[in-house]
Amino acid sequence: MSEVVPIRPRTKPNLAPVRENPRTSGQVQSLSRALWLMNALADCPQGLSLSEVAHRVQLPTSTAHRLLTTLQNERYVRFDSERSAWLIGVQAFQIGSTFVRSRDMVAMARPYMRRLMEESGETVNLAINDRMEVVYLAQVECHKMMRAIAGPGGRARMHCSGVGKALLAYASESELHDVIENQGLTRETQKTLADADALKADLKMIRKRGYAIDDEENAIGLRCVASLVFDEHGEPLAGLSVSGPMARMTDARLPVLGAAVTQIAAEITGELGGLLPAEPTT
Amino acid sequence: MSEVVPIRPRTKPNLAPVRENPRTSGQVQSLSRALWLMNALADCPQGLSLSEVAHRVQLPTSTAHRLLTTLQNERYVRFDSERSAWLIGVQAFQIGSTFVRSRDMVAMARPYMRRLMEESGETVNLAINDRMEVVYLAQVECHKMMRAIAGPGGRARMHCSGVGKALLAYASESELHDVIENQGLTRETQKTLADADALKADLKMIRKRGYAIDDEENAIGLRCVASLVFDEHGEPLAGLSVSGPMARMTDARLPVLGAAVTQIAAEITGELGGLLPAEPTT
DNA sequence: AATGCAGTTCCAGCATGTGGAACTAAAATT
DNA sequence: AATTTTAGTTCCACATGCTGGAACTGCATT
Repeated sequence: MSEVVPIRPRTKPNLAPVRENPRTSGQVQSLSRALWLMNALADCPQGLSLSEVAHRVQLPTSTAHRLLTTLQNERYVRFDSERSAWLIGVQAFQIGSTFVRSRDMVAMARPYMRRLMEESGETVNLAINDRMEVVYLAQVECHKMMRAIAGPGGRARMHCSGVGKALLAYASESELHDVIENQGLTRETQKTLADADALKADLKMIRKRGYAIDDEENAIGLRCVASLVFDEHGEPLAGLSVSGPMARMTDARLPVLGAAVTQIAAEITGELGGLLPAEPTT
Repeated sequence: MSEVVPIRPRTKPNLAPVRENPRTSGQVQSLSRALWLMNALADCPQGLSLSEVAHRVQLPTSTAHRLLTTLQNERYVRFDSERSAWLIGVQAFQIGSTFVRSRDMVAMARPYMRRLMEESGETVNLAINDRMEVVYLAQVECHKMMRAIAGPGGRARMHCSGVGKALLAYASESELHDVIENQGLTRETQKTLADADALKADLKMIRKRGYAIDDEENAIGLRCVASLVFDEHGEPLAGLSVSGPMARMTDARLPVLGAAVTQIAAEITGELGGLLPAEPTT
């Protein structure tokens, strides 16, 4: 994505009078609260009762109720009267799916993803880097019974997913530092690269070979191969991955799949008017 | 999405001392306004400047700005500093994507099916495509004595049922081929389209008119009219049908029923956050 | 320099949202 | 059947938090 730096570079050059107002900087209380409610609901696809949500966001039920009905009016949340549970509504879905560029990218990428799925016979995912976390945008599932995880909207950590490591391999020094130091290299499985040096070595390897391999580092029995789609400045835009069970993702197949993902990712890059980055300097 | 013109549901600028709306039960102004803002942004995937959004929702820029920054805080919207445009943010996408997981098509469709049953007076069915076979998911029966077949869980062949043909009309070439060659066009009645060319011609007709007609092709004395519900990619998700005995399903009624099924199917599509496919090219 | 414009911040004033409490409905317990 | 408990909904006095005009900034145009 273009905004690697979360700070607004040019909009606020005028900080002459120091704004030492750290917290009350124009936040609309009721709105924030409503958003928390939605976040809470999103955590529970099966829905939550009024009191449950209210409790989760630490609001009196009366307030929560008022906010929920307002959200309901605009169909951002819905109420299942049979189970008397509050759920995310259509409108939220509609809004969310226009999540810009991504939408265009997803639309463009989908045919390629489908082709990759057919070639490999495995589930294909497209994901982006959001504040140093992996967010899955789209998925093309394979027909086989045993399939891989997380659908669109899901999140994963950078250091222990194929796409994540691929993205990380092209991240800046400071971003990598953030992941290692602030987020911490949590250990998901025994194979997770929880050691900074091991991770760095793997990233170097990824840059060299052009694709990342996740070998049960995120979940036992799951392997994944990932490569990147780049924007017009040669910056990583998204990661493309093929994932499947150990049984099918054999050692012998990995290079083949690696080449395939890299190939398709490059095609998507091309179609998007992107630019493959210069040869790795390291 | 629908409105190009920025209409606000109802506006009440600050200096309205008149409490002329008794039915304002618990609407949180700032929240509603924020949601309108999001709706406006969702209409423009390429983004809008502050003044543009503000104008669309008829709010002073200062207010719009305050709301937007609050939304930005929770990452429901984001600001592209290069183009200085406001866009839908990741969080909106994430939230929205849980809608897909939580939606229960059958539960959502049922009220619509009931309405369709009442309008038409005939039995209404909802069915999906499972490995190129029709599987009935739900049924709303009419009160009349003589009613149509198969309840939920039942199966039918693609080529000789209303829903099946509707689904087939939007299937891929290879899937159609599978049905014709591998499954074979069994003849259920004299009217069954057991000939590949006849079937293909009928499918073309279905795409053109928007709904399928099963005229005793599955069982003698039974007619059926079917249309489709689509998912967010414009892919067929399920088929909706109205079926009844020849005696009541007269030639004259078919177009009326056809329009009704299509209409209701479209409404279900909407409620599910689906997208009607582009105009048929064929 | 002067003017215009889009975006941002400030702040007084009061409309608006808040949340405790009262109320209702349903379920659990006696 | 009467009672208690729990969950959801409505009410409303109060002061908080929101509003929006105005002032300001930085940038573009004349």
